[in-house]
Amino acid sequence: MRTFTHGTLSDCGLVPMARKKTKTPTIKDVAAAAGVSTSTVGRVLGGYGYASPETRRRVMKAAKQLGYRPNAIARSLKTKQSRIIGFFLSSITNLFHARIAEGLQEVASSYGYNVVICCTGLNANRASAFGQMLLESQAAGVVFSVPGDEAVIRVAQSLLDNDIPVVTCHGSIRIPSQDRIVCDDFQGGYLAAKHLVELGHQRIGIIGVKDSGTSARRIQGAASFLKEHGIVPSRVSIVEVVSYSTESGYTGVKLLSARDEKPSAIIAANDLMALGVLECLEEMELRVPEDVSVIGFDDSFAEMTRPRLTTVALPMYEAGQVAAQLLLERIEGKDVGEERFITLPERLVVRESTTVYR
Amino acid sequence: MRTFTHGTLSDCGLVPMARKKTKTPTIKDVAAAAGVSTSTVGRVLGGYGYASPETRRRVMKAAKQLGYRPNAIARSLKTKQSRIIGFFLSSITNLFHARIAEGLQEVASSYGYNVVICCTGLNANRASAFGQMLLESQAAGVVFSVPGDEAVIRVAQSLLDNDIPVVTCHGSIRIPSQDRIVCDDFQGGYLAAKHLVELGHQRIGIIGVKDSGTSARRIQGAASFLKEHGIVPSRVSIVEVVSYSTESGYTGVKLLSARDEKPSAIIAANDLMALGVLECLEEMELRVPEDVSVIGFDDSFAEMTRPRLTTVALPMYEAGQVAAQLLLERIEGKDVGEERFITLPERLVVRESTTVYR
DNA sequence: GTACCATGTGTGAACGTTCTCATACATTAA
DNA sequence: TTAATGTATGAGAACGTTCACACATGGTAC
Repeated sequence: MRTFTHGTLSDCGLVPMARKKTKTPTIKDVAAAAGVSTSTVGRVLGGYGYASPETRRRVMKAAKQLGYRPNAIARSLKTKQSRIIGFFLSSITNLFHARIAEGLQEVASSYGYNVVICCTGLNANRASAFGQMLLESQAAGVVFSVPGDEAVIRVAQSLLDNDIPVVTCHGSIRIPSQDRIVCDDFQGGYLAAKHLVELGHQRIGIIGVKDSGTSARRIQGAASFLKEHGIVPSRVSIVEVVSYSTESGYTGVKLLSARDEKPSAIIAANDLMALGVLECLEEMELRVPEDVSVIGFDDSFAEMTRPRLTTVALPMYEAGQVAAQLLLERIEGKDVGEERFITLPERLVVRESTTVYR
Repeated sequence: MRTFTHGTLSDCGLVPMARKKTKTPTIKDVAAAAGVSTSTVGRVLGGYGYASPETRRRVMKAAKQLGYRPNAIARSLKTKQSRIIGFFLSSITNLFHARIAEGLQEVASSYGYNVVICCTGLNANRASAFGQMLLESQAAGVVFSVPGDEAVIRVAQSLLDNDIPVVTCHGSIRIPSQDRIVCDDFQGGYLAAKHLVELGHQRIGIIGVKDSGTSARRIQGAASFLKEHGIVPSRVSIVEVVSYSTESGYTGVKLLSARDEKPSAIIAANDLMALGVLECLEEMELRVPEDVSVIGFDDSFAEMTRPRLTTVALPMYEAGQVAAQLLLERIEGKDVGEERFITLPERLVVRESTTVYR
């Protein structure tokens, strides 16, 4: 009687029925269906060791028929390595990091690896929590694209202690003896200066950022070109401001115009600052590019300004790809020798904010 | 003799030594160190079941001393669920998606889950490859923030078939009977119109995008406010363009100025179009905001335009957080009933491109 | 005294894979 | 003939966890 009642309830749909139609098939099910052992299935599907063509065919067929999907977790448990790559960044809404992430992800997933984003923000605790997580989930490798504060270095070290390879990509972080990818700031500065000189500019203003290695290298690159090409040093004004911000760009122009030589062209340390430069020049009733040419760095939103900014574009997408490549070589245990240091070329993008000197 | 020789070689460092200082400790090691069984350790560390204070103390101490870290992979194998959340998006360099990703990640990681980015681009194959991967790695749940093409729907369905909960967040995608999060486009349009009317504008131009649900709802919202507040319908011009682009914004203004009533304020369907509007107005020698007020949508780069754009900001970060919340409730098996449909409020951000009508 | 509960602990079977080792047969070389 | 080699397959142990179950012990209720 009771049994009957239950049956009725269930039939009425009042009692939830088991939803899973059929348990996910495992390698065992495939083996049974193909009439072979699990190790044979493993050999066929894993593509290693011997298997007769006939067996191979039977296994393939059985796997297909059952809709077999290998369980990555079980594999990871055995191989002691998941196919997860961690990506440390401060914020993914930062276009730079997003571009790196995209390049990284593209290459990683073409190799069957997943990218886990670890947005640390400004919180040091968060970095170590992510480190913990990556350690626990047996991450295959990690890419760092963050400022190199102490907490992060500690995280990287603990990953390395657990034989998880680590690569840094852009950002001020420096992890001893690990692969590192950067953009060629010096060359970028060089390109900017070259562009302006080729347009006939001789009085050049450069707005750098204090205590920034990147900014310093860009200035060096620009200065180097100017020196090589006989631009009178006294006509080159270099000022330094405190941050990579629109306000700093604005301030930079003010500082430059206090100098004796008024520049006919200005190199700002990044696009955000270039925006401030445009604003200040407009206030001073100087037209861009007719009166003053302006050039930025980054190519972050240079398409959005009016006039559109000529800028030096950073190969962030490529940087992400290369980071993935280097990391994967380490992960797959290729003998690639010592730490590698890759410098990627920057690229000048000419838009509307620069023109020939008249 | 032979033994001796080997010993010598090894001692000389000619034979590579085992690099890992000490094998990562497992629950067994902790059990041995604490003098209890593995299940007791499990109970203490897992925080379930009985354990005497004394035992608890001993286990904790042993775990700490050994630097024990649970193996997430092994746990996942047993529980049949990893702590991975997949996030489908077309491109992470899109600020919207990046904001969603950040919100999602923040909540997910506070619950101990990892977010894997799945950038599908425009490639349908890629979507199914990601689906495959998530299935294989026993993902806990998935968030979709992509156009809802057929391939993606198929992926979502296969995830659902495997009892992996799915949530959609923004984007045109619609998965039957699954939780969905959207922004309140209608209210956004309403807010934009309200702002302009409160500034005294009576002749209002609206540039919408053909075949866009979002645009249609924004227009409805604006129209609704205008109607409610007695704005003469004939003074409201609505034009439709083909895409959300700068060029379309430009075209939109041309279309509007062909109408009888020249608007004193323009609502563009997004910031990119608003940029085109600014450009066209400048060409027509109309000043913004003195002659014409302009308002955009998205708050994507509204800070970068000159004048800075007044815009309706979309709560993408919050959307990501809510997506995580809903998804986690499903993952953790909370009884939250049927599909849920969350509409998040938009917010007006007043900057420089709107002013009182004179 | 028996029955029952609450508390505390250990045993050992899974989870689904990989991969070493053992086994078997066929072929070839000496 | 024997031995070695190549091909083909299977048995089963491990990976590190969780958790059902069994087994204690001591207390309380009848």
